[in-house]
Amino acid sequence: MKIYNTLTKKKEEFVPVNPPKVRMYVCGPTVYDYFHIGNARSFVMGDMIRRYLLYRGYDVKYVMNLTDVDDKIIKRANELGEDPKKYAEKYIAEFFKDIDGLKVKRADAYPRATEHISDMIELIKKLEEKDVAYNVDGDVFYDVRKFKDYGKLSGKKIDELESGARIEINENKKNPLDFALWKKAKEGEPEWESPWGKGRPGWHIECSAMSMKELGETLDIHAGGSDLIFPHHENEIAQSEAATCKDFVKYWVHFGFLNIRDEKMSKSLGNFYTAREVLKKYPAEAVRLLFAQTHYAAPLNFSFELLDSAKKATERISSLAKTVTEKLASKNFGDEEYELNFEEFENKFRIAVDDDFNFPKGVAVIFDFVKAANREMQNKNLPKSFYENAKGFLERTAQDVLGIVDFNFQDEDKSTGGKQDELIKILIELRQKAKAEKNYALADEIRDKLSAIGIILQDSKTGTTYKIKS
RNA sequence: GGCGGCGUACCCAAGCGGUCUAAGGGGACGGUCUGCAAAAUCGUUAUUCACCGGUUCGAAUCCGGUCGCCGCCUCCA
Repeated sequence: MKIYNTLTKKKEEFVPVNPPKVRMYVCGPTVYDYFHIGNARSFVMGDMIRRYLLYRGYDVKYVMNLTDVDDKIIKRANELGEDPKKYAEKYIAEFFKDIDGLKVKRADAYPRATEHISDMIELIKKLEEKDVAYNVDGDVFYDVRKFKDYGKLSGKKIDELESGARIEINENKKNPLDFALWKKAKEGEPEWESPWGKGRPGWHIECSAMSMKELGETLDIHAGGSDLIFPHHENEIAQSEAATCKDFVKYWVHFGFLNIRDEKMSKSLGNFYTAREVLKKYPAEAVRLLFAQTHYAAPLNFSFELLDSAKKATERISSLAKTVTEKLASKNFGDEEYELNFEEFENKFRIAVDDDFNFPKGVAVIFDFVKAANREMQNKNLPKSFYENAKGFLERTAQDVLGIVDFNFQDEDKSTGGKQDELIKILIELRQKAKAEKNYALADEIRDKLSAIGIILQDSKTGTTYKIKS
């Protein structure tokens, strides 16, 4: 397996520190609002990578932080006259709703910043002891000049950054690039006791403290959006490696942006759709397929047209999944031979995705498979093993790894306790009679009227089936 | 100004020196199946990879230049 490592700017063979264990950390949300579809890309891609590692037999521990204390949260909460802690709490709940909506598997842990203040204080103390941090009247800063590798991830040089001079000048800092580890308490802000007086942690320190606490001093994979490379991840490296004298992360993985009309989608530009509003109109499978069809590191230009085509594509897979499932339930099998080589398809899928999580290529293998399976099933009475193998392949790849199909079909009819299904079957029966009497006008009327309310009838040699358009 | 990325058919997109007269998805058009549809299937839709040079027996893939687009350098997935 190969992974492109931002740190070395090369594709490298993936060798975890302690195989088969993989410790993976993905930067999570700052919970001050609903997340948008661009954020969703990172959460979904992190999820897919994790699922693929599981598929490949790794024992993955997957951790995502929740930033629940931060300038933006405090600002918003204060504007609304709410308690910042409660405000964050609310958006944590909303975060989980949207994550579930995207069919992202829950992480093994979601550490929260406010629950790890003491770990952060310990880490800052260590940095102070090592003389890479300095306290100015209750504000504690990291001294970037003391870390010789500063800039190794982003390829930036301290001198050039300084001359760039886009950084706000803070009188208390020795160097404009120094960043806050601990912020002195201000009126109307949450605060915690510390050796430097009351205050709250800086942003970067939480990821260092919590990831090391959950996963140990050296992580196998650390992922996040490309905009985090500098300064966030650069600073994480500085903090963690200065404290432990060990490599913080073996493989840095960064996701490309989701653009809209060729511009980065971001809250500050205001050009975003929330994941929630997208999920109202499109199933998670369509969103996930859209993401899976572009390499994770490349930019992806978002549009509803693309989602439409992704949705259509997922329907090809789910219709095969449905056919196979129904066939297995019917217990009606033949014994004709088939040529489809299931093992070969699975090998192709694995080889494709092993190469730096090339999901687009993996998706192509799945569609090749769909075509091949449909071709075999045409006018053939196939044995049970065919359907079992087809189901197995789709479950392992399209469902468990990519999440672009879901074999749980029975959800549509819960509210009516199956009565809707019976009703439709009665109509199909009546239409069948009309057809037998060559009363095509009536048969077509039944079909058209059902179609108008989103129930699509499909005739085939073995009878009529229906599907409900979402 | 510094650093990085990108430009492949109507749209999206894989491709990392030969198997590329270039995967896969969507769209369009035509055939099969069907009473008609739908679904499925078959076929067509880039001898060419922004442009110009170069390296090589051989380049979409490497190098140089030109044009265009984007990102990071400030909170941001």
